[in-house]
Amino acid sequence: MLNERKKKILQLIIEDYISTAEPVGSRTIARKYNLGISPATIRNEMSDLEMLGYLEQPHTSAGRIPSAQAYRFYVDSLLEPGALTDNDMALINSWFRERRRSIDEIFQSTAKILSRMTQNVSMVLANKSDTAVFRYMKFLPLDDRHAILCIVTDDGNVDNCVVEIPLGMRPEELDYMAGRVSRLLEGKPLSSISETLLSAVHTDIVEDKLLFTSLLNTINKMNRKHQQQRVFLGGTKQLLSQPEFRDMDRVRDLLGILEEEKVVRDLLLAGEDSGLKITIGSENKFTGIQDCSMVQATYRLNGQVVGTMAVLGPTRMEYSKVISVMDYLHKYLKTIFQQEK
Amino acid sequence: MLNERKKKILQLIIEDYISTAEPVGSRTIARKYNLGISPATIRNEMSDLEMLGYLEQPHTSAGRIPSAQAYRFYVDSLLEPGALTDNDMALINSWFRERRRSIDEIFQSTAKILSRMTQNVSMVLANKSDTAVFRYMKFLPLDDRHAILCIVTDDGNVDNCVVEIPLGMRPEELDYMAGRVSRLLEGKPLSSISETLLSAVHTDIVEDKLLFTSLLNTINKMNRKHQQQRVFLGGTKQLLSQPEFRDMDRVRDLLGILEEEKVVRDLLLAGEDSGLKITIGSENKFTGIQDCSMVQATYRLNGQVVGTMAVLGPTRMEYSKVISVMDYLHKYLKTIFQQEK
DNA sequence: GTTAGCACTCGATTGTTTGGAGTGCTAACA
DNA sequence: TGTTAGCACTCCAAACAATCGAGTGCTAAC
Repeated sequence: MLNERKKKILQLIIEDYISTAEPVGSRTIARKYNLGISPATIRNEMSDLEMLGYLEQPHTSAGRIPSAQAYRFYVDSLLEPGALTDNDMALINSWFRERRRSIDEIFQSTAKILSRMTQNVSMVLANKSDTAVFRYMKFLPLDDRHAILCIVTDDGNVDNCVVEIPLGMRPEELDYMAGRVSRLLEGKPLSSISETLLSAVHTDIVEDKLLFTSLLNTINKMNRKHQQQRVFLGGTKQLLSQPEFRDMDRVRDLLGILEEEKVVRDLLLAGEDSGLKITIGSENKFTGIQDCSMVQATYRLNGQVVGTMAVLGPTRMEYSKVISVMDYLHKYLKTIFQQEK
Repeated sequence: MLNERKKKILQLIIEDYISTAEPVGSRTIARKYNLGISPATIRNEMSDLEMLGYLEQPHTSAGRIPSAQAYRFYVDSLLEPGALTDNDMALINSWFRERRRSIDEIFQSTAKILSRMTQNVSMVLANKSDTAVFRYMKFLPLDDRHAILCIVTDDGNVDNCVVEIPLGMRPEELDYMAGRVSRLLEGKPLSSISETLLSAVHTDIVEDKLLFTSLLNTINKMNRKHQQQRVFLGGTKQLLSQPEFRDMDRVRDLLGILEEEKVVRDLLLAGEDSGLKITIGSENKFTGIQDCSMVQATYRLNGQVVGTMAVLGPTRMEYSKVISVMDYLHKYLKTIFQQEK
């Protein structure tokens, strides 16, 4: 175990490196922070810390930089949960107020704020729950040959689809049919309304092939919409301001990965179970981001996973700031979602 | 006016520079392309072309690069409309087939293909027409205190909103109210249903304040949706492969601009009138992209602007390729949209 | 255990040299 | 008169060398 002084020195080195991105030397530590010990002593301690795997030297005569192990230790043991400054909070509040119409926009804003505050790429996965239950369906007349098929779910959502009315069918017949189908499907979760169940509807009630296909389509559409998981990215250009991404090729690789929505989704889903998850360097199993760190927070509402947000950046990341921003956003989202429900 | 030989030399220089991104010298031209004249002669011609403003020298002992004026002349007079290779066409076809569900996905694919084929940033603006006309509204019951307000437009679109039913109001009353409002608003374009017109509805028919606000909201929502112009970006990371964007700061600036959807929209709208528009360097009035070129094509269906697509890149751009790709995509979209209608 | 002192290392910076690609000019040629 | 070979000249880029300084490790003294 590290003694207190070693811990202190390690912490200072990490924090100095996080803010300057330059290898830290013993003199720097001695000069900047008043520890009451000489550079030589610090050098000895640093040498020990290097032996123990916490520090690395880019080359013989450079300062030292924290290893992945050091960051791990830092976030586990040294990190002090710092509060956001009032300024930051005000900034977040104003950004959120900027536009807040639909759910999607809220998520998009979240991603934007997260990236702006942390100077890193942010990812937000919006997990729509799939608990919608079929309530009833109805036809809204359009013209002689067309009507709008509306399907209403429990949670007050409606989806619709224009259908062609079979020749010779009267509005009352349509209404009657809608009523019968509704009675049959009412209370069933959308996700459970499979083709097999519908086939009963088909043979019994909706004889017209085209009409039936429309019904099926609309249900499927709603289903998809309900369990859709949308990914929102923020501040990919922030990458360019990080010195570790001076190298264009690296940036391009990473942007390529981020451009694949599926990959990002998988990445986020992988860490969805725990509340706050910090992955440092090669702890992450996804190829291409193994020299990055990721801080991910999953938020729930009544036990259900509503979404997850993450910040992806160099291992040299302001973990403390990232965590407090996420924490604040988390609370913010919570109130918003509770209002919505 | 330039004589044939000057034109030929200018063309070769431009095309060589486009493909190599290196200043072109007289020797290169003489060696690569068999013009039957010596480097010295070419030098003389180049000197003339520089006098005339078509060429520039980065420094005394370098080759020459085309000026904006040269590119302008090139696209106006020298450009030969080259057809796409079979390979390219096959590639486009396969990418389009990849996924093609919704309109949005088609636009997104278009942006993606455009950027991949041209190695530049692409922008696609999907212009939804705003000709929807109010048809009728209806309430779908939900529970004792809530109903879904549906508004149906001519083109078969429905939008909805959950409303709270005023205490003590019976379903028949709701239906009656819906009928009266419908009769009042029927046939009016959504865009023309302003607050003033609605206020008549308010005082005359819908007495409940909350109900009225919901009605207003839904109409506004539909309105927005109808005249929504969505912007799709493609291949922003392509920027990084262009040598003129070696400089991180420049990339960041440009990405910053592209991230602002509003700016991109304005940019695209500005060039929407003409069929094919090529803007070179400072011809573009938008700050921040004045050292870039943009090729923009607007596509119409029955006279109506459906959308516009553009490629943004360095002035050293493969104009010929860009144009032929756009042309092909244009035809592709045309068939797709004609099917849809 | 701590620290001052010192030799040593090595990247970054700066200066210098060299090579080559390219030009412009001139004189000769068809 | 237009074309071309020849040549001196320019200037960037790459290669190389010298220097600087931040940092280390080690030793000896406190």
